[in-house]
Amino acid sequence: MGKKRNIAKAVKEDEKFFRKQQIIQAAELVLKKKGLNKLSIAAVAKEANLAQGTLYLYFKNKEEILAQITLQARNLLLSAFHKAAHSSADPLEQLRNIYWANFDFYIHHKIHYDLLSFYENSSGLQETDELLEASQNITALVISVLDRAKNQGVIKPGLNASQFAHIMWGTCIGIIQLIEVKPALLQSTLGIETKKFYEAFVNNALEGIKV
Amino acid sequence: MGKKRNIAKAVKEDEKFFRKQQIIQAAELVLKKKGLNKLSIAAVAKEANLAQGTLYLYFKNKEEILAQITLQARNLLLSAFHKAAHSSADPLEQLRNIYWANFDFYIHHKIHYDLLSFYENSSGLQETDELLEASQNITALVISVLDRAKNQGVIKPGLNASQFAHIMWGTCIGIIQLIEVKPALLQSTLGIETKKFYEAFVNNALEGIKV
Amino acid sequence: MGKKRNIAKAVKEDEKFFRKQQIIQAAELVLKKKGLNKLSIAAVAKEANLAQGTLYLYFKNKEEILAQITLQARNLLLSAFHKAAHSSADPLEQLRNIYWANFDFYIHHKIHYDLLSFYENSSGLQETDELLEASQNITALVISVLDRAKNQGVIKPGLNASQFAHIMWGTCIGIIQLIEVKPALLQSTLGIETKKFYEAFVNNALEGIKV
Amino acid sequence: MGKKRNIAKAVKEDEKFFRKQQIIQAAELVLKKKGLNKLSIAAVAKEANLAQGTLYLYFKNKEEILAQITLQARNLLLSAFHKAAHSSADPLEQLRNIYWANFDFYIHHKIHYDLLSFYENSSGLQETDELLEASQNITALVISVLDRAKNQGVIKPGLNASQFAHIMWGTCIGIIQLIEVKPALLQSTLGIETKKFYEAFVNNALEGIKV
DNA sequence: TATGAATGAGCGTTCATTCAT
DNA sequence: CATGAATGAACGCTCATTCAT
Repeated sequence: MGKKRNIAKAVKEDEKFFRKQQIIQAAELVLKKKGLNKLSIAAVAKEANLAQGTLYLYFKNKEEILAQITLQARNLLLSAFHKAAHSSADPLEQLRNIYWANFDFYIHHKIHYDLLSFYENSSGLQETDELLEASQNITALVISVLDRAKNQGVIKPGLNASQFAHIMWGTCIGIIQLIEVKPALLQSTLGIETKKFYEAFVNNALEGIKV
Repeated sequence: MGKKRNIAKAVKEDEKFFRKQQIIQAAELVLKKKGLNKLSIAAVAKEANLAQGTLYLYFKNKEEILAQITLQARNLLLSAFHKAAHSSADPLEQLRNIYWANFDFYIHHKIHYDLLSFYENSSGLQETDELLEASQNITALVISVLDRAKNQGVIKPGLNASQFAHIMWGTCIGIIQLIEVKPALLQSTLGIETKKFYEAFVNNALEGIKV
Repeated sequence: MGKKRNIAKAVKEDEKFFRKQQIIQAAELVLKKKGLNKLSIAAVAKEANLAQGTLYLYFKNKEEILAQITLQARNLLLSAFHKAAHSSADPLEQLRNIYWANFDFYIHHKIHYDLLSFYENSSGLQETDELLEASQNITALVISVLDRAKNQGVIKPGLNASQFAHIMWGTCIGIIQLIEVKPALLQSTLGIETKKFYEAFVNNALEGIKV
Repeated sequence: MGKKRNIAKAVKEDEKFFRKQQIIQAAELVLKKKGLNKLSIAAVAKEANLAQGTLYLYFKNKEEILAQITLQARNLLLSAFHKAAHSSADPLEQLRNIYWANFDFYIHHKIHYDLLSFYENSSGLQETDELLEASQNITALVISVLDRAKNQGVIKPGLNASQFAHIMWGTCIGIIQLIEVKPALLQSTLGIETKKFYEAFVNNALEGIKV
């Protein structure tokens, strides 16, 4: 294989990557404007100034586009969690910060959070290797914080870190769904701000694992 | 109005109710076979051996069918919670039993749990008065158990019962979604049974509120 | 044929007539509430507290119900025209009064006027003998007034009364349609009240036939 | 942007326009075969040998198809009126010619006249800017002829031109409806040709405004 | 006579995907 | 590589009419 060819190939790869990003950004815009339910290939194509058929050169189908955005969402969340995990010396605070990073992510990236949520409550979606890896990275990060906490003796020594990391994830998704879908309920029956509600959730969770 | 007429009327009411149940059962069957996303009026009608138009004699629209099933699901869950709340003298045990009643309900009424979940994570669905009442009954039951626990001093005195009832609900939904949608993940990364995972979730939650 | 039988038959006829009127009144109510386009057999049956099938015992189909109401509308209009034709000694005034009776009928019996109009602009509707007769009665009345006017020498002697009666009818329907469907247009481009517009129409028509 | 692209774009535009016309022609054919009431998207698509969905690439919805045909009808009528208004030096003759252009248009473009009529007797139809403009052009043309006639002193000086233009329009529509829907009536009760009937209508109208 | 449940064809509209160019 | 026109099945829903009781 000649060098030229390699270079040409690399350029092509870049172009392909660039195009994919273009499409994804268009899809995100549509997501913002219309929401997940109303997202159509036609709308994405229009937003991207591309023909509908063109999208199928870069993505196998609609689901793959959503999967790609979800992948980026997971990676963004990982970054946020990473930052949260390094914002304090106290592992318990790190955990608390991760919980709040989750909340902030929901507040500031509603579209992406929608997709994270979507991938957690819809059966039949294909989780690609990439997607799985991103998930595992998040889990691994949380586990590492939990392990540190255990080592420092600030949380229960018997706690199964891996297991609890998943519990964290599942409960966070559930609580944010509640906040998102039934905001009026919380306001009217609890007379409480969303944030206070989430705070109670976090406090309760941490209470449950503290020594 | 003569007795006869009353009886006739009552019979008609019964028949109408029976028919509605028939349709609902057909819908549940479709739900089982195809899942919520693929549930169409055409499919339900076919399953019920009825013309599509006939369904509209008994339900205003598709959403009303789902609402009806969801209503029954919520009432069934209430029964289960009620039973759980009376199965022990210890309020803490009652709470634990409620958590497990939730799990059992998911295991034995997957379709119904799907709908409960659906109504918690989809915006834009109309919660009728009946549906709201069913929801409130469940919440009220949980709150009463929490209050009893507080009075007996077995959980933290400062805990906001109403708030925690909602946290319970949101986290339960989230955890069950995780179990439902990602069973392989839990098996492979945790090497653990679903039930053990749920148990950890429950223990953690209760740990968080115990005195 | 025995007397009894005749009486029984007559009673039945009466009952049948009464029922028909019941249904027609219900239909008129529905017409008022929902308009001609949204009038459905189901709605009429409900309004009449009858089963849908029952309506078909008294009317062959939906069109026959509308035809019946139209018949009554035409007869009502005939009454109004009759009154108008007798409200003055001057045949020209009588004519003018007929024009205005038409307008008043539109104002106060919008539903009925709708149907009159409907029967004038929809092809394929069956005009029964009764309907035709009612039409002819109206025309005959107008013709008689025109003839009187001709005899008194207040309108052009060469005018074909029968012909002009139909011209009156057609133009009245057309003008009222314009008023009904494009009220904003008249207001905005003419800056004029509906009534003034109709007045101009009448004046112009009468100018055209006066000696 | 290069010339080529412009040309390509123009070609595309042309093709799109051509396709739209194709669909419109199919719709007109259906109109001819089945009438306005029975015109369905399915029928138009079939007539055009296209899938139903394809129509929606060219028109937002069914109403837009009808609006488009109506627009063309109005513009055709405008042309006819224009020609009529220039076919004589005498403004009164011009007016008469316009009346007859209206009749000829009905005779030779029954389908289009149907739609013109439809838009005048159906509430709830959206009059787009284009449609309104076409309407206004017609009205303006008529007004200009009326003004000329007034200036030349051949019609009553007090006549409100704008108002009478609308009266002309409303009465023409009404008379043509009568001719269209009740041809037998006119034949049998008047024993007269349609054309003679219309002539009487025109004469009467003109008599009403002449000095 | 009266019922009213049931029909079934019909409606306008949407949309992911394909394919000839 | 890119197009975008075309598809066609699917969707939720309406309604005049029928018919067994």
